[in-house]
Amino acid sequence: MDDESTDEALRAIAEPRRRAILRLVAHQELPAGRIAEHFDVTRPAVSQHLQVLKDAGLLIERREGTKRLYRARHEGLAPLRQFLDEMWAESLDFARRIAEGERGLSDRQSEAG
Amino acid sequence: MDDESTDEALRAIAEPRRRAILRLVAHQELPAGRIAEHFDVTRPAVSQHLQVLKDAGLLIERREGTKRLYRARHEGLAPLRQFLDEMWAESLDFARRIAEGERGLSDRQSEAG
DNA sequence: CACCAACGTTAGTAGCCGCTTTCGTAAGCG
DNA sequence: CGCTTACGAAAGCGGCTACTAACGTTGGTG
Repeated sequence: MDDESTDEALRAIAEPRRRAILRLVAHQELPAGRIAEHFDVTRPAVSQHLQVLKDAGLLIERREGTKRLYRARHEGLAPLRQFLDEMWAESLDFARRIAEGERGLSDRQSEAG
Repeated sequence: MDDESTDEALRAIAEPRRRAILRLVAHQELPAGRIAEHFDVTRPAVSQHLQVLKDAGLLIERREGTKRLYRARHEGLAPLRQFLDEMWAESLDFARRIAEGERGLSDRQSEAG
């Protein structure tokens, strides 16, 4: 449940600016320059954010001439919802295993490290 | 939808170690030292993580003698789920406003900054 | 070809963050 | 009172990260 893709997506949306970008292109395709106009940082900064979001699978890039259109990829957010859901379900089972065989932890202390 | 508490909780669970801690105390009350045993970092490091999680409203601390018991506060995760849900719903309305009156953006460019 | 527009990319920098070490504090025990 | 246990707090350090400035690249236009 805590695979690398979830971690990448989580770190991506942990940044306020990236969340704002994500909302901008949530249901509307926009070019990079247009996105950058909404913020008071330089365009390269926005480009880097777009790259991070793209690597996290939260964005889709489409090239049209010299322009590059960006659009949110909603499936990319699904793992995060799944993570939150499993936070309830699986952890219950994990807690039960601790309660039943807690002495087992002394044998392998660094299982979560 | 993007208030400070959501941002705080989001940054808290963006850290892998904090997620592991959160799962450990998801349904089981544990003392700080017991939590630290599961990781290969020092106890103060874990204490700092516990502080961050507590400030984010994701943890509850209960003192019992010299020990401090920690337990997950599930309501703290609710804003995150709400954030993800609104990522779909509200952004649709926002996109519609852009599509209908996009020229309005030139009047107030930095509305999202 | 030259020229410009729209981007991404690459140093380089300031600030944040997770960690360790050291010290301080509160509770229980004799 | 001293001693130990179980912690948090403060200071300092190394690595990451978001940013700017300069450069490179691709595509369109004449």
